[in-house]
Amino acid sequence: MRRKHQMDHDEDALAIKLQAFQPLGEDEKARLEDLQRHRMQFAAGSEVVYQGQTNRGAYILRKGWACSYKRLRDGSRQIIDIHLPGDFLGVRSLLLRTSDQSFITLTDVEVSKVTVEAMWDVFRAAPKLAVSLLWAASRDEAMVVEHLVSVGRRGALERTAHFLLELGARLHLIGCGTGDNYPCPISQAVLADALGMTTIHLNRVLRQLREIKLVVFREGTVTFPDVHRAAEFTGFDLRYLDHGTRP
Amino acid sequence: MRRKHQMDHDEDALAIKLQAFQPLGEDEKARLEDLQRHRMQFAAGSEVVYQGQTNRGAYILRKGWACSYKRLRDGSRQIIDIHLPGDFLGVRSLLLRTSDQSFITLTDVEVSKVTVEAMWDVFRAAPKLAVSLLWAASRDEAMVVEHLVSVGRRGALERTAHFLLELGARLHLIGCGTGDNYPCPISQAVLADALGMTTIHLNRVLRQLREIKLVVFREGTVTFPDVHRAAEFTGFDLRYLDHGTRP
DNA sequence: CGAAGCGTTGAGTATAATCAATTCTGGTGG
DNA sequence: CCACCAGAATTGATTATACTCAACGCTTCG
Repeated sequence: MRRKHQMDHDEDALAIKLQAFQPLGEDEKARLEDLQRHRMQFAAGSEVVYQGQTNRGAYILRKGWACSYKRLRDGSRQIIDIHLPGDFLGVRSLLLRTSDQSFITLTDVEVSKVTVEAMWDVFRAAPKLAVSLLWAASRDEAMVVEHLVSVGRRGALERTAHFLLELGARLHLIGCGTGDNYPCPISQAVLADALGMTTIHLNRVLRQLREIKLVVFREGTVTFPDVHRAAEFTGFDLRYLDHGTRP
Repeated sequence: MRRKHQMDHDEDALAIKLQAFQPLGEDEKARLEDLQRHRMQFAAGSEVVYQGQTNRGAYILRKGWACSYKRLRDGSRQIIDIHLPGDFLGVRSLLLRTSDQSFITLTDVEVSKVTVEAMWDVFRAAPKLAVSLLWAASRDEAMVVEHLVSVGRRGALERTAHFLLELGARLHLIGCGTGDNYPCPISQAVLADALGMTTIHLNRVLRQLREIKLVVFREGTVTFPDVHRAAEFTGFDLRYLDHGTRP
């Protein structure tokens, strides 16, 4: 028997993630592999989908980091979510007429392009896999909701630490980083846009978090000197991430 | 030929909403009616689903208003969305193990309880209707995203007016209120929790909006003296609501 | 070397929260 | 009819939080 979090299909983060919901049979794994047949590469800083684009089509992020955001008239932007390997990009634009948000890569990435038709095929021929994909979509939505709660009701310190804890938990699920340390290749400007604050303010918040030894964000690495204290401090619950296999 | 926004199945808001996406045949309408067979009533202020509940099962809101929210440790809460007739409540809890949010009614309401099984039946037997439901779910998600953008990056005045414009547009779609005037049976406390501010601050913001004649929120009614100016002021786009029938 | 991007710091300002009251409103019961 | 109450809306004064503007240090890269 293979150990958990070890690779089944050569580091397929999506397969690992989906199996946190329910195990997949060989047939489903093959189908999942097939769904990701059409590979593409993008350099860091590429626009993958832009707000208002009418092309239908989604991507599965296989390697690297990306983010989704919306721009406002005054030029500012709000980052909706940071996307990690195994995440879908732009599923919603499969059904809405235009994409309601933009996607940009944060590192060099590898993605698979997925068409609407391929998705319907999965729904018809592999309903169990389809349910897993819907589960993943529900989980993503729950993350956006938690993000909204953070921005609306948590103070800057709490909010920042909470966000970094969530990232850590998500990475852990797909087998990257330990619980209390992970590589985080994003600039303070990106993090600030995700958290709804100024870069300058975020910088001060990060310094404070470092001073009180809750979180250290430095040189592309996030470290929690004491994860439990950090979780306690921010009220991090993680039930909304719905980890662990269903009974 | 029936006029748009007129009732087909005795004021079924969901049917009206779904037809903004694609027309439904008699068969699908009957199925939709059947899905809503199990009616229930709740008084204003009832908890319909609570955060952490493990019961699976969703509701379709038929009449009245409700809202979804999450509570934080310090007792404050963030309202995720206001729900209007034709909205689903708690679909996500069909797939996640526990509900990640709570639902409370804002007025007396009528709902229909929907089981997972009934949903799967629709997917199997009426895929076209299922697509419409997925569209509605995508649209709801797009609204949460826009909400996040508002709370993260818009100032209080802009944010408040934008939110009220969105509510107006949503109500208009299901045939309630004109574009520039609608009944809005919620307290300032609720609105403040939705917008991520204090009741006191919201009160001042509402006064300002009234003074500059952008929005009047008073005695349970919202009025826009000049909708276009309000839309211009807030940068209200409404493309994310994806109204209008698909080509 | 200069330019660009990122991170950092300081000083002053704006925005929103907190604390403390007061008014207005629609019920309720005498 | 009125006195009373609870909830909602409103106002003022003060404090905290986050933003703006301005500048500087440190790399990296051409």
